[in-house]
Amino acid sequence: MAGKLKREYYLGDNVVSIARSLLGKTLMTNIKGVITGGKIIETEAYSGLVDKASHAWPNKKTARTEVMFEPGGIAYVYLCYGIHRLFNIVTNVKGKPDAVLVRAIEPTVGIEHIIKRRNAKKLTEKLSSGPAKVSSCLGIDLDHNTQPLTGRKIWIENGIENHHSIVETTRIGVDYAGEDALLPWRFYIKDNSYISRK
DNA sequence: TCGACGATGACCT
DNA sequence: GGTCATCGTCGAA
Repeated sequence: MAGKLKREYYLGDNVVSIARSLLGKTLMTNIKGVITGGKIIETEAYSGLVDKASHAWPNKKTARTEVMFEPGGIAYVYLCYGIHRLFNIVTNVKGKPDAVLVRAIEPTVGIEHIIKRRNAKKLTEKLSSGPAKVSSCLGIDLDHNTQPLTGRKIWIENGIENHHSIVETTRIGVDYAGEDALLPWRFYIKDNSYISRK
């Protein structure tokens, strides 16, 4: 049932399998008392040690990537194209900069607030089918960067164990990574309509 | 300091 | 299909 994922879950050393196992779980936020959440539909894994697509490659610590070197179980949120906030889950132990990008959710909790945040009239697939849209739906902002996922502002709950087929494919928007762009490190729930792209 | 650029999305044709 | 908004980050100077 709906238990909050514990710190140990995020400390695992295989970011690819964590990205896969996050599908179907529920990402939740509490923004000044407004609780919203959605089922995780699509994720991508990024591994700072071996993966050119990662901001932390090759094991590169800067002011921005520092958060990924912390022990898993905290949020990495960064500004993309000067406009969009992209939410990642830091994984692995201290000093191993891995993270999982959440690319799409299916809204399940506080849907009326999600619709309002997106300036929409009703719930459609388009509202949360992309990484920047996920942050917008759930009210995730840059001040969530470094926030623990074991706290009260943002967290992840075990989904009800429903069976779903998983599609594994290449990541989006990482052409700059050369052959690492070909790694099958993007995962999504098959036949779910909230997928960001086919 | 300064300049190039990005793990995107909204809107247009 | 194409354009472009908009600003923090990072490496060069």
